[in-house]
Formats: sequence, structure tokens, C-alpha cells
Amino acid sequence: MILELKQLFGAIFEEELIHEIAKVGTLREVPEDYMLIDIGEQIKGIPLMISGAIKIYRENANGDELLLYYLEEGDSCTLTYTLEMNASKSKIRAISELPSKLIMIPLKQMKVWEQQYPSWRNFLFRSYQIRMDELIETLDSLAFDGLEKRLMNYLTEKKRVNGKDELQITHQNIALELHSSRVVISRLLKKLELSGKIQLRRNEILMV
DNA sequence: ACATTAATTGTGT
DNA sequence: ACACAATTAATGT
Repeated sequence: MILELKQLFGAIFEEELIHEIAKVGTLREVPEDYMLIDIGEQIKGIPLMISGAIKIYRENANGDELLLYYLEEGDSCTLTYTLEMNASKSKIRAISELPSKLIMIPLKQMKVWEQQYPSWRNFLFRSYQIRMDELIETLDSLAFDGLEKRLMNYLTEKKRVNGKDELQITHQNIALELHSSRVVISRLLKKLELSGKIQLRRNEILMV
């Protein structure tokens, strides 16, 4: 665990802090498609991503969900940190997109480190900014882009995160993540296929 | 190997 | 949005 920490964070954190993280943090390895936390659950800590990717969702009272953004290696979910500071119930859902490794840090420790380590404060601040930028990006896309463009963004982002050209997903699932309906997604995908941007197969989309 | 069923995708209104 | 057809995968016999 120390080794992995140094690899990713050696340049950012002091030696001492790295050892503290290793001491109080718990390493978790999860398979693909594993729900790390659901809406309404008690927040126990903040994740530091070591490898893999995690999808962060928001869901409204009707059970409609929407993909907000991905967490990737070196990321942390600092938005949730600030969101959950007071109300300790999760407002988001986190599901792994890939098999992932991460370190959970108890909320308690974070407050202590904020006082003690400038590098930790910087990290929080920087991470917060990155997360916020991503959020604004998806917000812009929601507000100003048509669904077709949004779908294309979704596909290219998924391709980037997975590092593969073949995306294994059903139209129904895409519809859920973009908060649309299956039929609409099917039609748009067909359109994209005809324009040569993708190829459709069962349970799979090939990016070109 | 075959039949049955469920899941996924395509299309017209 | 809804209904239905067509295609493919999964399962049991």
C-alpha cells in the first residue's frame, strides 16, 4: 500500500503524511460493477483512487438517475466531502466502472490533516476544483447540448475511461445513465452508425 | 438437437 | 411515448 501511495502521491504529499494515510486508511479492491455507496447511506470516509474508475450518480426522488462524472486514478471525491460534512448521508451513488483499487480515509482523520499538513489542504483544494470543473462540464452539456451530442460525449468519455474501442453496454443502460429512454437512444445510435461514427452489435458498441 | 423463454434491439404510428 | 416485430442469448429437456 505504501508503494502504491508513493507512486501516485509521492510528489504531492510529505513522507510522513503518506505513512499516516497508510496507517488509518483501508485498502479496498472491488470488482467491476460494484456499488460502493448508495444514496442515503452513512458516509464513513472519502476514497483515494489508486486504479480503475468509479461512476458517480445522482438520483431524484422518482428513482431517475443521471451520470455525473467518473473518478479515476489519483482522484478523490472531494465534492462529496464538502457535501457530506454536515449531513452525513450520501447524496450520490458510486458504482465501479472497472475493477478498482482505492483507499478509504475516515472523515475524522481528514480534519486533523487539514490542520497539520499543507500538502493535504492543497490536494483537497485542487481536487475540489477538478471535480467542480467536471460537474460544470456535464451541467453545460445538459443545459445546452442536444441529446445526440450528449450521447456522443458519453460514448467517447466511456471509451477513454475503459481504454477500449468496444464498449459493452446495452441501449437501455445508456438511456438510464443519460436519463433518457431506450427507444430514443436506439434511434440516435442508429443514426451515429449510419454516419459512420460507430458500429452496433448486440451488447456492444464499436467506436470508430 | 430442439423447444421455450427472456432480453435486447428495430420500427411504425 | 407506446406497441409490437425481429433477433439473439440462455436455459431446460
